[in-house]
Amino acid sequence: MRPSDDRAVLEPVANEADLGLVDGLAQLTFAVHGVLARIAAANGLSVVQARLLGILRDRQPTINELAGFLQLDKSSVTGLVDRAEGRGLVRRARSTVDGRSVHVSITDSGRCLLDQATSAFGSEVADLVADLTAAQRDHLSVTSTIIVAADGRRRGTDIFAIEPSQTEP
Amino acid sequence: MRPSDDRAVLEPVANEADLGLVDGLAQLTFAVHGVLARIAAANGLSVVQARLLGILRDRQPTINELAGFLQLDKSSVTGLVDRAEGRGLVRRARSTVDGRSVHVSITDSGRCLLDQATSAFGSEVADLVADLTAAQRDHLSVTSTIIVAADGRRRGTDIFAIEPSQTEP
DNA sequence: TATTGTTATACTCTATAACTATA
DNA sequence: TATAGTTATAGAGTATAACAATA
Repeated sequence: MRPSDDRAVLEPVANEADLGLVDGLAQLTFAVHGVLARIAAANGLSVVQARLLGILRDRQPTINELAGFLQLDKSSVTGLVDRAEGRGLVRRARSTVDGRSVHVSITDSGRCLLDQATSAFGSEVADLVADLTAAQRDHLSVTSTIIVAADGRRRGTDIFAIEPSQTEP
Repeated sequence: MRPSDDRAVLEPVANEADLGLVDGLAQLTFAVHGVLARIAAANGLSVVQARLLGILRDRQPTINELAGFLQLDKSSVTGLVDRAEGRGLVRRARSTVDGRSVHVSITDSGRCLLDQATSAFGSEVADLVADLTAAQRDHLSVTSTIIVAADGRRRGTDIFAIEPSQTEP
């Protein structure tokens, strides 16, 4: 086994004792992302499409707001929404207060797909954390929340500061 | 605030108390993935290219083995390695024991880029977990390791069962 | 003038299927 | 025959730059 300071970010290592925070978070991210990708694919979606539907679950944001949520260029969001709309998963509606803006909302068909994917993801996560104790799971839930909140605050796209009703005037 | 059982996977919510394990892990994954994407982009890489370099840090796996690590089709890995090789970040070498196989290794240039990205990621993670207590960070490190190990075991691509020397005969 | 969204373009990433070369 | 890797093809995802419509 290599000493712990010989560990490398972004790569699997041969030390089961502890990956360390940096490698652990990177590997954890790849693992969960892989789960998301498999479930999305099983429902004919990409991870980003699934994430789009999740955001639209109880919001009707504009293209610009979606770009903020997803951290993508607005032109990328246009294409994303184009493809989802072409499959009947979302729809566009011109804003009544600003003729330049478009509000995107989820269709019944899209919501059905989202519910299926959501349910499957819940099951997979349960498997993923099966080796953790209940206390460890609670800890993970709390720390994840803290990190996500801090990250949103730092990026200026604080998800906790945005009520669904704010994006649907 | 909505009750906790009204939370939705894959989407931001307006409840700072606790996202729950499922949403928390999903959001955490998006946050860390976003950090990885930004750092990779700052170094002219995609997340997958950065991950490829990370895997090659102390291994010379075959295309097939890379496909297993990255959970991609081998044809996708061919293209991935093509582009990285075209940029001088990795190189191919025919296996001496099996004329069909190719071993991929990182170049000095690729390692330099990897080191920069690795360092930047470490800093960003430090910022990301700045709001956690030292104990919470330790907990997160341990639980991440457990989850990653279990996931690898379950997928049959247990990273802890693979010593670097095994992929370089 | 500034902002919102789209279009045009180009590249990366990915999978499927068919292929070549080796075992 | 089976396996390792590549190629051809097609589509999704992404960003930059230029554009139209609206504010």
